Amino acid sequence: MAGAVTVRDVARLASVSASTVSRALSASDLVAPVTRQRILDAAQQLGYTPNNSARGLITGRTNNFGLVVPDLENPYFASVTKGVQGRALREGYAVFVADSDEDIRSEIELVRKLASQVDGLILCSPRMSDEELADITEGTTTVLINRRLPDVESITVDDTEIVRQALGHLYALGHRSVAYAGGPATSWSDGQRRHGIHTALADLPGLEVIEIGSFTPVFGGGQSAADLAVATGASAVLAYNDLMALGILSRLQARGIQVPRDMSVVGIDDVNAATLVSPALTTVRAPLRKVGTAAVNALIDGIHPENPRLEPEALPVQLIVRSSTSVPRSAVPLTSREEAGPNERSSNAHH
Amino acid sequence: MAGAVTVRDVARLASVSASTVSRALSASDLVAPVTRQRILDAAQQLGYTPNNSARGLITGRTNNFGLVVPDLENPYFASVTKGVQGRALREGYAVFVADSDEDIRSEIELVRKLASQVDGLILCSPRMSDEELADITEGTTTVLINRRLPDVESITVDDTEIVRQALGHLYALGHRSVAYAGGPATSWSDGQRRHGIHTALADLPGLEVIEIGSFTPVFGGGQSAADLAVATGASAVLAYNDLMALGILSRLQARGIQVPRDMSVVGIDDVNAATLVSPALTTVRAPLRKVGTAAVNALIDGIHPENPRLEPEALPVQLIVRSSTSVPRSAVPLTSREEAGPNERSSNAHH
DNA sequence: TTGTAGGCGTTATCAT
DNA sequence: ATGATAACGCCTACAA
Repeated sequence: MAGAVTVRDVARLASVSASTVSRALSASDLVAPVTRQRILDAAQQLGYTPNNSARGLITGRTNNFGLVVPDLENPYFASVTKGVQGRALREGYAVFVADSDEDIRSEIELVRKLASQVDGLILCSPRMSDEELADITEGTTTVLINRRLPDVESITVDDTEIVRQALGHLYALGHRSVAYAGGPATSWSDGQRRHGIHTALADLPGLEVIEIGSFTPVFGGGQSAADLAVATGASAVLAYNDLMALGILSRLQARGIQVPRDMSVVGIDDVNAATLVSPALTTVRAPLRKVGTAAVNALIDGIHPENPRLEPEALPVQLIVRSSTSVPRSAVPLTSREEAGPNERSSNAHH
Repeated sequence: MAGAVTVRDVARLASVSASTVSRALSASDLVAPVTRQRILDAAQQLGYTPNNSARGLITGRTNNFGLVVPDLENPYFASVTKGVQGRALREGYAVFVADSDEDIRSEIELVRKLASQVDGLILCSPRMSDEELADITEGTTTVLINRRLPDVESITVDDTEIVRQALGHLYALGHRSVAYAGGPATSWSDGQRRHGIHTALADLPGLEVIEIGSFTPVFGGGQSAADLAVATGASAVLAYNDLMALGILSRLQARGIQVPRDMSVVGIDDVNAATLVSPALTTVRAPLRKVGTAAVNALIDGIHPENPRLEPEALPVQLIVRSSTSVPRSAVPLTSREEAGPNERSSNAHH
């Protein structure tokens, strides 16, 4: 224990009472400047560190936050964690990080374990049911990421917009049949995106989106999805996230199906790895770290409700076009004006 | 606060005293089985959760560990964190995770902040100096990862063996001039690897290794290193880690230098992304998660020193050959016997 | 086997 | 502006 030294030791050295020491270290303006300085010097000299347990016992606050994520090795969650981490620290909070391994039971267990020793909890992409979630957040200041629930603060990205931009891009290129490789059935975001697909379809006449199932949101899940996507005859695939998209790219390559010539692929998130592959992955960028910092902000607002609670607002996203998407071979017929142009590719299409 | 319910509430409901409740929940064999069950039922019914602050105040233990890493977005540290996380949880410890952003000052600050509220600290690849490290670990149970310091527990991978295997592989392929793109100057592992290079050279006659500098251990650092590596005229590059190796691959590709035909590339760690690129990255695999679990084990042994402290031992590594390495174009001359063989490639060498 | 009493280090209340 | 005192919830002697 570094802190065998207590307020009483500091008090003795500074020739004041323990209460004055306590005040000097927190409500600094309630103590005379000279006294205060004397106390600070004494504390410094003795290497005094407040005992968090004792402080927490009486104040009821811990100055700690908890964060639960499905998988730290998923770069999406790593970035969110980094965002949470940085912001919380700057505000004087330390952060417990817990990894549920995409497992609902351990997710619940982790929340229970952490809830009792934090001032606030951030649940990132929780997989548990609404009932379990409502039950478990009862009595704990909580912020959800990628999930909405009545009466609970939440930070989300604009899933509808994600889908709209991704499908709009493919549509503009001429794709009319797109496979959607979904994420975990228990993912709220996935539900939002499937919903967004139907919204988007209204603006994209002639477009067909084929949902090919729910997959583990990692590389291996994408590999599984690839063959199904091919089987649908679609000219493009939209994946639930970049990791799956990378898995799809890999599997297509293994099968000798060229991207983007034979099949276009679009991911979601824009994790770092998206630019490592070739062709580089077209994706819809989500503000990963910002999601984390926003969650901490919301948590702090929830603990010190100075301002009226804001309506939850989805963070903006942005399409990043790279080389994994192109005009499909089975492109929609060009208009006669375009066919008349000098473009060689167009002429080649006649052969 | 979920825990407005205290031992006294449970005691009242179970018609016993507070101390008996306390005993029933910890030293379970000091209380009559029937009483114990009654207490457990009461606790369950009231939803009792022990107050960690109160418990910590009297026991002096927190049941929390702290982990400090340089960068959570680096998949290497993400994996280590996952390992620490999982093992600690299984042992009943929650884990504070802190990200220093590769910055020494914030690293020191984080350690100070966490030290007072944990039973043990794991410092992963700390960048601070030996003096700072010795100073800061004073009085706190600490385990180092990828760093050795007298009198402090540590978990390391076998850096000498990493280098030996990597260089041995390239040597066997026929490379005689290899560039080494180093990591941060403050990285202990990097020092070990540079040292390992000289050890390895003794067994590899005719091999030349050119150290081209220290780089940020991420993708961008690799991109910078690539041009220098090319300028040396070496036929292969060994990078400090996979992220840098991926950056090198990317930059070489951008310059039209083909891998592995014109240049072989070897990474270290075997992070997931190593298989995403093409050509896939040859690398030396380190047992990432295991490093984390081993650190937790060491920490627990340090707290409950039942067994004599073991000598620190480096964890084993393994070369993973993929397609980013091959025989160099400037291969060493074949022996006459080999030249006489029917191998077409050999004959081509005559042109 | 169980109850009683005291104190862990800090902050809040009340008094001065 | 400062000091005395009590209390936070729990654990651990010690007593019964």
